[in-house]
Amino acid sequence: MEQKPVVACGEAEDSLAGDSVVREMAKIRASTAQLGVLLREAMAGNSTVGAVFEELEGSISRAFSLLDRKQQGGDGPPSSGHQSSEIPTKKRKVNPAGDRRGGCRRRIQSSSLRIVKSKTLDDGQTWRKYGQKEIQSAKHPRSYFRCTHKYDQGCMAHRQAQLSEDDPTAYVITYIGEHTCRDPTVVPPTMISASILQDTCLISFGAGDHGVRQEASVPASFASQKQESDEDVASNLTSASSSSGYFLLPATENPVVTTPDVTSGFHTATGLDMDFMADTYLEDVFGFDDDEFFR
DNA sequence: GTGATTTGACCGTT
DNA sequence: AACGGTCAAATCAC
Repeated sequence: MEQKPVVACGEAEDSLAGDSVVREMAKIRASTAQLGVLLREAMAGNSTVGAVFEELEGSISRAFSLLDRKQQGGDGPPSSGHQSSEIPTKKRKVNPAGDRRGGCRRRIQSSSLRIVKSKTLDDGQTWRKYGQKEIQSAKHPRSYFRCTHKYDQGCMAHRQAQLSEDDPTAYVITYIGEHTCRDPTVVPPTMISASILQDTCLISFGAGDHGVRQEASVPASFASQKQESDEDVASNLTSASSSSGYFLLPATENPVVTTPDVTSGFHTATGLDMDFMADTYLEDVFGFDDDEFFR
């Protein structure tokens, strides 16, 4: 991607106060996550510790979401502007005046972002493909997906899938936004989080600039969870990574997850070739340099 | 018949 | 003007 993504659908103007709150919360989130990792290591086998921290991290994530919405100056979902008027019918005629197709890309950066490298596009969640595009700087076209429940449940989760440049047998999948849809087959995230701590897969939190390297347990069943759960777990992983990191997930479907944590502003060092994206998004979303931020 | 996918066009941003 | 993201008519699959 050569172009820098833009920030928000309309206004990037954010109050200084709000910015400060975001930064402080990022610190809180980072410290909490680090503490969580350490505690989990120290108290391996104690699922209560993990469950409590999942709750804590979940609350922090929700607080970020609320703050994010507030900073966008809206009460509703980030993209409610040009999507809410849409009628969930298939055939729509070209709207001569109000149509803003393709116009607003900012919603994407205003929500959470995860990059996953996977051998398959099947992640257990139901996606609907709505476009495919040849990307200038990429060998392979990029496919665009939205959650099937976008209209019936207002789920704003999106993803982009593209064959990896260095490994054409694998997809680089970018998950954008959180699933807000409810799928009855999905195990409640808290149930997962409590149980996953018992399991054995390795997450490696890259050192980044902080010289911190940590490991934590992640469930072997992680990749088989429905996407909604995946989102949740991953966001927790995101929290846990705090400083930066990449995740070595079970070698089933999602071998590598990279998480440019746009909400906390942590740069993600990664095994993928997507570092630049993390930097880009950080700059665009928060307008500050993460190196300076963590000095 | 219904829902998903394909694909060219459109639109906002850079 | 180039680019990436989205729309929506046409088409496909079940």
